[in-house]
Amino acid sequence: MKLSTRTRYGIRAVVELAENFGRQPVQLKLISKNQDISIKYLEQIMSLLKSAGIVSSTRGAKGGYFLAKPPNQVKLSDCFNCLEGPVVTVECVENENYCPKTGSCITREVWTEVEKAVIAVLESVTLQDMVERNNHNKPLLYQI
Amino acid sequence: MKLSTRTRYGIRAVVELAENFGRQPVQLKLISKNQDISIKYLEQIMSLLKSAGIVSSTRGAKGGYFLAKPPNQVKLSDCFNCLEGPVVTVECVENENYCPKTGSCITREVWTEVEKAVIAVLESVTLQDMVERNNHNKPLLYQI
DNA sequence: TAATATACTACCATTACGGTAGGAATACAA
DNA sequence: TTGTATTCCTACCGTAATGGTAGTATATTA
Repeated sequence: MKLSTRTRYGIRAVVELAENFGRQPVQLKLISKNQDISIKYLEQIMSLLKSAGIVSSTRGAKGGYFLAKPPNQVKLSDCFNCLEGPVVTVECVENENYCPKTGSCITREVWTEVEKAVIAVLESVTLQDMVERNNHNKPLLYQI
Repeated sequence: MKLSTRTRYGIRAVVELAENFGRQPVQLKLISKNQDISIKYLEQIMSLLKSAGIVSSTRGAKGGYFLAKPPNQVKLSDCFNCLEGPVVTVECVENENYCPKTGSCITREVWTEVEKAVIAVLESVTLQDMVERNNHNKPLLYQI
């Protein structure tokens, strides 16, 4: 159950964009330096986030990346889904027809609860929460 | 964030052992048939569970596997840790020295919360809960 | 001793991960 | 209009993990 580096790197990058929201686009060169991630790998990651409509970019000189929406409108779950894929512990949770026993399967119910728990955390945090937490050491606004 | 088949198969097998707790050992041939899992793969999985002290076995004719402890003393988290490994979203959650920024890292805090949420669910369910739920359609005893 | 099971070891095909590399397209500045 | 900075797109690649299969050794019981 480890997160991929893609997800971790991507979220660190997006948080950096959130910190710079409203200003000039941030160049990958800078994020790469600050977060110690290869530019080429970052390119791929940002490309995913762009396709998902989470970030936008401008090319050319003085170009770069920026959040497509205000940080308080971007949930962590959005980024997670884009980078890690859906929070799916087992196939049958989403796809009821995956297994004939679905209706009466206890293990399926447990995995469903696990999924819900994860999603609840990810949905409760926005990029703005993360930035504020970073700056002011404020507690996060969710409870398990 | 998908569960491995190893974990899913293993837990299904262990639940079947829980259903037969106190009786004769259950042979892999039977579990294999009931759960539709290859015997050879089951062997490997059961070997892991045995090393972890969750199941025991006797060889030879009339041999088989059985739970090493009563079903109400085996938490789902025990099985999960054995099969899937520790619930670790990111390295730095367990290992504080993994990254110099650990102390002030917000993303780390979020992953920590996700981990806690998953562990809370897994720790709240025992094999006996699962068996009872199976038999009597009783609701599980935890809340998120 | 014969039959039945687990135990152990080796092997293998496929996929995902974590990148690297090269060049094309675009936008801005001079 | 020309150069330069930057994203964008595509291809490739080594390594490790996943999800098995197969064969044989060893222990137990009848």
